[in-house]
Amino acid sequence: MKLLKNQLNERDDMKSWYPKNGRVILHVDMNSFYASVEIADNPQLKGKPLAIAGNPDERKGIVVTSSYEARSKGVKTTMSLWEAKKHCPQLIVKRPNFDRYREVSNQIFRILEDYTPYVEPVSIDEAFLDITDSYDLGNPLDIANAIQQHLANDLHLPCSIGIAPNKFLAKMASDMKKPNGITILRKRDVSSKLWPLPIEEMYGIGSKTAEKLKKYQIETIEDLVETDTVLLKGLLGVNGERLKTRALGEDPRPVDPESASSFKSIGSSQTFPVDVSDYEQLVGQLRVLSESVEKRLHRKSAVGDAIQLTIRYSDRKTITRRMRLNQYVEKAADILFYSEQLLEEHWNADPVRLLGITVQNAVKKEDITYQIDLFHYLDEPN
DNA sequence: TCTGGGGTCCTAGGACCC
DNA sequence: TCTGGGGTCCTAGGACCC
Repeated sequence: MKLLKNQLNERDDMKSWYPKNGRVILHVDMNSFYASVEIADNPQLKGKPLAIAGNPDERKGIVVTSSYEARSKGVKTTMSLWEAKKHCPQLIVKRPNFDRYREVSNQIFRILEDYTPYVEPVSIDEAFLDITDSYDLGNPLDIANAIQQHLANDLHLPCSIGIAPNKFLAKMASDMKKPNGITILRKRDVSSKLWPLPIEEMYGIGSKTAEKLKKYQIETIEDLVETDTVLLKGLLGVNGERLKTRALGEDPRPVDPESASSFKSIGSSQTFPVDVSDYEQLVGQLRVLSESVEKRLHRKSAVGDAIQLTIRYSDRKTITRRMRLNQYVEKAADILFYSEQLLEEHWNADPVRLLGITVQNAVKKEDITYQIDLFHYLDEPN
């Protein structure tokens, strides 16, 4: 009852900011997405502690995501599997099924597009929506509720939604109530709802930046707001300035539905079960990786004209070496050829823990033919 | 019993040109 | 003799996010 009353109050309040010149942005964030998909597909898992781990080997595997039942026992993302099982011995572990997650993800985005054409997928389980012009569907809270119901009814998946005048605030808002929350974060609520949060909870601040800031007694987002911009710029570069602007509640970035189709690199990497020092074995792995990259390039009908090789040694020291090509590549044989050159040239013969290949400067094939056409066009005599 | 795999963006330094 | 400063492009590494 109290919840309902709060919602009604927020709803009345909405009128005061909804129609003004500003935008209305939603951030939709699926709750423990991979685990939720597994549970939706296999309801017997419901209510049980479930973890998704890329490698079922307890020593090497880490938790990619886990159900809320597992989290309540202390299981956390990136925790190694053996540690997770120490916290939660009944933990059920499943390997991820990315093809399935991608399929469900596409269904989610299609549902979201019922509410506005301005849907920007951020990751497999997250999207920004600009619903400024969707007022005929109701007020923003109605729309958020409808989306949440829609995803729950059709796909049996929970999500949290943030409602705010820009992307940054919407993102912070969706994080405030999990699972199944809807949070409104208005500009005028920033000082009471956002500023008290510890600095490391701010989007864009990771452990390294938090550490740097704490040396200057900057512990909360409010502390950040009160810090001199010049000092922040000296400490963090342009990012310092941008973080402060966002902490003040400003973020001009538009919701860009096209951003999903633009990409810059496609890569594949894998950690060995045991460190490898044998050159032939490393090349064998490059072959596997090349084929994986070819497949994914093909899926996006893309090509690229630079190859990057990543080598992680057994002490976790990681080097990257790239090679710019004077032609576009897409075939596994070509990718293998160039990455083997890089390996031969740069591997220091120490045991290797991980190899990775990334094709960079990726472009869609159709965009290239355009360039060639243009080239011929310029060649054409008048 | 340590710490995956997929990305993006930014920065520092070197090479090169004028 | 021994030298400026700006601009661009490229590479490698680091930080961050999910």
